[in-house]
Amino acid sequence: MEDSAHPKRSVTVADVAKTAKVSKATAARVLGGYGVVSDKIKDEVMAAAAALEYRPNELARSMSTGRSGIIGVVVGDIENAFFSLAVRGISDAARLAGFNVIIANSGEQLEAEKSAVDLLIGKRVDGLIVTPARCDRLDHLQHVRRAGVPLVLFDRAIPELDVDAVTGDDREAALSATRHLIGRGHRRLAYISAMEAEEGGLTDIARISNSAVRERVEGFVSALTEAGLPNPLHYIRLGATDQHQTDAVIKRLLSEISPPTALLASDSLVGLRIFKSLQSLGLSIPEDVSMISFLDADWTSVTVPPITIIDQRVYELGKLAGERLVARIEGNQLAVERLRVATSLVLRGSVATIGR
Amino acid sequence: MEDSAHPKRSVTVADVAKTAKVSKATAARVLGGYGVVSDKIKDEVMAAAAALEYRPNELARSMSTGRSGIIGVVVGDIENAFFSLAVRGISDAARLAGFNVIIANSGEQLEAEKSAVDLLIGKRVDGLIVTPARCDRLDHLQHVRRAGVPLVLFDRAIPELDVDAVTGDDREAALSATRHLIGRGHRRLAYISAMEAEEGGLTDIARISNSAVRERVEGFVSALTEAGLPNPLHYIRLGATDQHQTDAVIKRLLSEISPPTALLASDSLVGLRIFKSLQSLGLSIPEDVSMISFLDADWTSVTVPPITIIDQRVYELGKLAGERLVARIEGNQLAVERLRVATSLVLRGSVATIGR
DNA sequence: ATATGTCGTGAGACCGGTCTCTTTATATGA
DNA sequence: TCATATAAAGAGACCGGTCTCACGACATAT
Repeated sequence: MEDSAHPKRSVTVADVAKTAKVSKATAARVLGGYGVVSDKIKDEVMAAAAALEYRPNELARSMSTGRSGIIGVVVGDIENAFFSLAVRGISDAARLAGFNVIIANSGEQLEAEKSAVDLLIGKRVDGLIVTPARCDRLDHLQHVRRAGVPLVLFDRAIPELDVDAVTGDDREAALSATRHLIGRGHRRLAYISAMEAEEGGLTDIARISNSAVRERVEGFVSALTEAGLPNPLHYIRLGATDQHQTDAVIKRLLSEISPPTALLASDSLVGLRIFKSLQSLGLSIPEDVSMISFLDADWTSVTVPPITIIDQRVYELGKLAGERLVARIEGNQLAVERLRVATSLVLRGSVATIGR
Repeated sequence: MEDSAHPKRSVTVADVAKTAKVSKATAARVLGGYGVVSDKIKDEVMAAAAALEYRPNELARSMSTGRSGIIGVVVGDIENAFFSLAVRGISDAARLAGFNVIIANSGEQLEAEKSAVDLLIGKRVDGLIVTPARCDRLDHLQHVRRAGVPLVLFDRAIPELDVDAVTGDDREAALSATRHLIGRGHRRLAYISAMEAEEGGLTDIARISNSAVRERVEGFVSALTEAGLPNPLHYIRLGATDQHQTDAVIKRLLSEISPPTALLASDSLVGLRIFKSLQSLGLSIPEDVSMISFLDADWTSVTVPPITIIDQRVYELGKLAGERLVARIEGNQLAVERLRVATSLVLRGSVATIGR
């Protein structure tokens, strides 16, 4: 009957102390596991705590210690396999070090990211891992630093910000994937991303505000340039934000006078959309078009043909970010670094060799 | 230079009050947005706060208000698409109501679940959404109720626990999927789950500790029974926990004297493993074996053939759970309910019609 | 002119822990 | 035997907010 879940004042150290007939300080020592207490008293306090079903109020604990035991993570979208895998890696690293993880979604929107960061700072997280939506806006992140909260950037770097970053080796990854395509005889290659498009096509690579995408594009362009192929920017397309947009992008691309023979997808979501687009256009891979996607997503290994992908080792990426942040929180004096996790090209069946 | 991120006492209301030359109480009123303050003073305080870059300490706020603005979620594994989609739904509902979400992984282990729950209670979350690993162990969940923290079960129900649950209509889903298979002429059907196997095969359905799986199995068995098929439990296999185990399960299953002609996968991870198993055995779907999987996972729509699936509307499921919990937190007097979200069978190409 | 009410502000208790400092009891050494 | 060191327990400040209550000033009612 007395089960009704109303206000319900919770059991505090003071309550335990009273039942155990000791001072609040002593009970706190036992329950908090610090200081010195005789075994006899310790037992009595523990018994009282068990009887009352005492649970420490971590909030109060954090208040006085100044440490919350929480790591804040701001990601683009947990629904995206890239992030959910990364979060798993981060959580594992965090848990191992005794931290918990609180996750916030930015939806890749700067404003949402800002408020998420503010909120987490307000919750007094011990450290923050952020996937910055844009690498050219850093005031809110600078504020994190000024607040004295350790910060690690994830997946994207901001050189102007003097802070650790854990990313894949995106430039190298795109470079080697593109070289692979060129090596197979492809001469007209397209790069497709879900980034929001600026009107009038891509004119300046340096203006891409997401460093991961920028570096991938740089790698892509480098490979084309070193192979002496003309107009490297011509087939770079942004705006593949959903299936409909992607269908449009692909259709436009393939109806050019000399259409690309191979597509490089900036992430697995874009890759999946491209795959579906091609499928719905009745085109077969790799006979009609070759493709390579970033991320070893579930779907890439069960299609016909299975998709050649760039394995980003996302779990390791997340774990590394988590470990790095923990080290910072624990005050290890480390030089600010950009940690790059090597990627690898996994050859499967989605790239054709073009005859000579 | 003064950027070094050391202890760094943060700016408090008292600091702002001093700069604005008002009392702490007044500054708090302005910054906390409560009580009455004249516009003049309000402006002065805001100016001081801006100058000092004041950020409220949510911890302290939670301490005195008793509300943390956080919803705790304990899931089996965020890496699993089912959960990451659900978490997205929960977060969206939570954010809409001004709550944040803190996620903990249980890895479907009871002990990990217990400590996650304890920890979140300790952090004084305003409410809890839990995917119970086992439906026959409820002491820790009962403790949640006794602590006065609103609780909503997700994906699985525990009738003995007087608490809301949001689940799919698993029985009905399995029933209709199985009926579909039977209608297509299948007579020997297997059900495959990743649940840990008890030795000696499945003897008693009621002993399945995960209610979602149990209800699915019940639906499966009901369909077989109503069709007058013998030995409904014969082809139910547990233990498809990883690719290797699944390969073994499938191989054993298909080397029976009269092997099943159709497989029902308990979730999309199992489904994917089954698909890969069949692929590696050189069997084709649906000619050699038919299959249906739970969850509209990415991979199911791009295989050849695409997989017939049971759409669980996971996002809605999560959203509903989030909304329900918020309603409870806000004190709405609601009858304890089990909310079932209807599923639907999405026919694609993985089920063959068996000749008569 | 006095009583009553409202508004804006200040003082300080409180939330539930941690932690420093002080006091008391017991052991050790000269 | 008395001084001193040491262990164990208690008292109370503190963290940074919220919030109740008291107080003074001014407006309105009587």
